[in-house]
Amino acid sequence: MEGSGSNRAAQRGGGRGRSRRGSEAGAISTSGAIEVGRLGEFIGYRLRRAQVWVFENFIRTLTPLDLRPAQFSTLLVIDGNPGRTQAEIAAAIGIQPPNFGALLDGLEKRGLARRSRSQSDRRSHALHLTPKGKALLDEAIKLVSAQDEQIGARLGPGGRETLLQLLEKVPGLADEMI
Amino acid sequence: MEGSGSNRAAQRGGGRGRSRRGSEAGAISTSGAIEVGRLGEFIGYRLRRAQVWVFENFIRTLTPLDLRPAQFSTLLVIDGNPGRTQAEIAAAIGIQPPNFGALLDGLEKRGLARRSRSQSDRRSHALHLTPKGKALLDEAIKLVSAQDEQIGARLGPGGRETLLQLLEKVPGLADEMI
DNA sequence: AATAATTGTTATGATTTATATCAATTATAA
DNA sequence: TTATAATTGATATAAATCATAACAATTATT
Repeated sequence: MEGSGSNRAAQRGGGRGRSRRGSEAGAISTSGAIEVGRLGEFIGYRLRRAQVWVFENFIRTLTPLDLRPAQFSTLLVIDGNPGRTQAEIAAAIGIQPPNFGALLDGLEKRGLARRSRSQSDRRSHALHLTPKGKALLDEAIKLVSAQDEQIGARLGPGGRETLLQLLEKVPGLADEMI
Repeated sequence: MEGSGSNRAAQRGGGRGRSRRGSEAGAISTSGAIEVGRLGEFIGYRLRRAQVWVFENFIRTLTPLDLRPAQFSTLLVIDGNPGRTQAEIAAAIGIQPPNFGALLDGLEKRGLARRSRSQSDRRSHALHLTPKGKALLDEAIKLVSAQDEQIGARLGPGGRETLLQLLEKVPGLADEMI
């Protein structure tokens, strides 16, 4: 998530009072809490607020391992699909090939993943995790799982399953994670 | 939502078959669908996928009116809080003051909103919508509401309410709607 | 053999988000 | 009052994310 939302923005205004609605010419909303109004009634708004919060949480969770979300996804998908090519892995997680190349450079320099030229098609690079990469991924999965459970606990009994079921009904291509 | 996800990524690979799991040295996932594996079990992953899709939909919905999501939010929040200052509105929707200035420049040039120096504090700019801005906002609300209802319809009976209730349990500062 | 398509790279652009600095103004302290 | 600090909004600029175009190497197709 980067690039969305924030945790700063320490409400500059402040103060009590009640604000008025409407947009009649010259109307004034005196000091008090800002009314986001109908915004809060849209699924998109609530969805975004929740997602931004979770993603920021996710970033903080992975920071100790020096992993960005896209790097985590890459390690996880390579681990589950060893030997697949760059283009395949990149498409699965929704990253453009040019950007994916740079991402892989970083993982390779850290000794977490490696590219090997396929002998059947010498244009493509087969991807694998190194033992070090697998170990780091396992560590990351522990942290992310713990965070995920904490969020699930907030949702009450059955809340997590209900949420996942509802989210599945909202379309979302399988290839647009990060 | 800008800046996340995509609708491109036309699966380059393709083909049938079944892939293997695991990361044993030298293991190979032969042609077939990529396994995102555990990724799909995380709330954050599903939440992000759904949110990215909804946000892209949102952007397309507002394109005919030449409005970006942040512009829509700004118009809506100004309308609900006429006369509030830039800093207050910016904080409410989670935009940095420097970036919010440029956004307002655009709205002012199009005659949708206006800044007026407050006489009580001549540093600050009170914000209002113009009649034209209010009219455009009403038009935008119609489009966005229709889109929101379509999404709600996918969730089945009571699904929309259940989803909103669950999302409220996930923290998300009130001031981070792009 | 000639042409077209694919893979991964390089270079580069657009967008979004964030930080640092500043002038104008207001608030606070001595 | 005067001196100092804080606030508002603007400007310039950086950083991160996401995307497109063009290219060499390789493979597929005609």
